[in-house]
Amino acid sequence: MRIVYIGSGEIGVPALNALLESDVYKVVGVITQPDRPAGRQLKLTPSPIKQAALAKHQSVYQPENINSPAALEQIQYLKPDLAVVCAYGQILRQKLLDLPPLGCLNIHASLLPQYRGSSCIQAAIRNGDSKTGITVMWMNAGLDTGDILLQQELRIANDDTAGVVHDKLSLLAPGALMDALKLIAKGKAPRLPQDKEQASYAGKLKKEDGHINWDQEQQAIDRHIRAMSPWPSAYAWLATDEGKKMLKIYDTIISNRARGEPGTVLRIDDHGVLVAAAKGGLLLREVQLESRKRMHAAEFARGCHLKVGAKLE
RNA sequence: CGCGGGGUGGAGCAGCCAGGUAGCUCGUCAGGCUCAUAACCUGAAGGCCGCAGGUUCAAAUCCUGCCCCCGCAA
Repeated sequence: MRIVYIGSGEIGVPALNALLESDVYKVVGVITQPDRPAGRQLKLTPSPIKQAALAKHQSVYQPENINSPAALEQIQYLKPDLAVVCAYGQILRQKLLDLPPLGCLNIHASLLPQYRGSSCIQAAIRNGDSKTGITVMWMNAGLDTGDILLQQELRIANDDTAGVVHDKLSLLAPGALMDALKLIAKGKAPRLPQDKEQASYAGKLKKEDGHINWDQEQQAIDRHIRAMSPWPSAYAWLATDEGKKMLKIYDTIISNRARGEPGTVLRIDDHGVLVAAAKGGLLLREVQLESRKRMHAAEFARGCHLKVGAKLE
């Protein structure tokens, strides 16, 4: 079976590697987003998928617009039987979807129809779900609306961050994909329509989405912090002599006994910095002030002479 | 040339603008207090102030170059 892999995000790397190492399936092409300026000097940076492909001497195509006639022609030339899409970053139009005879599969990091869209992992954690998973679906022109081929579940632990779940799902994906491909080869692949009533959407996250609203219960803030880690990362504003600075918060422990004005520092000791929430509070463990290193909250408090009563907002 | 912050005893920071005995909060070690302690008191050790040049009688501090770290932005 000739397969063209279309993706950019790191989450698809293990799945791509599995395809590249397979004897049964032949990867005839890898399509990924063009190198983008990133990093401190805005250097052009290849996507994780491009790096993985090149490491295995697989050639890569990076069309600016995958639906352009030129790109379509390029893909047609590869004569794929099937396309596998995962975290690519562009919408595939019908013309392209119709190109491979067997169709286009999408690997999505949620149990559809819950959390269509790009921040599906974060949404599951923010909502306190006890499980999420990988969905392999038949693509259609909508955004993650295609018929479901198969799903594999993953338990979410109480202290899992989005980063941790991302990595686990990424490792779950190759197995799910291989199972799906086997079913297709046997002609036994199901097409289960998604229940529209149950559908929800988790849009692209922005930096501001990381801002912490202290006016929530401690559990909600904790989930928010874990959902935003490692990106865009949860943060609060802290007043300093040089103005307001961004304080990123990476790790906390829930405190049920804490009581005080939401956002107020209640206690500082070796364990960390205790901050009040609308109900209960959170013991900050690992934080990072802008321009500073990530460090233990107690060390941070020492260095900037943080006082009890200080406000985070 | 995308914008900006930073590298000071083991940790986190101040000092730099207006050059001239190395400071703060902790940690470590020793002693004291105590039934006892992670608490309190006293004392001690520990730093070529990122690296290399330059200016100067004198550089953590001013100038130049380099290395490393971080935030924004993507």
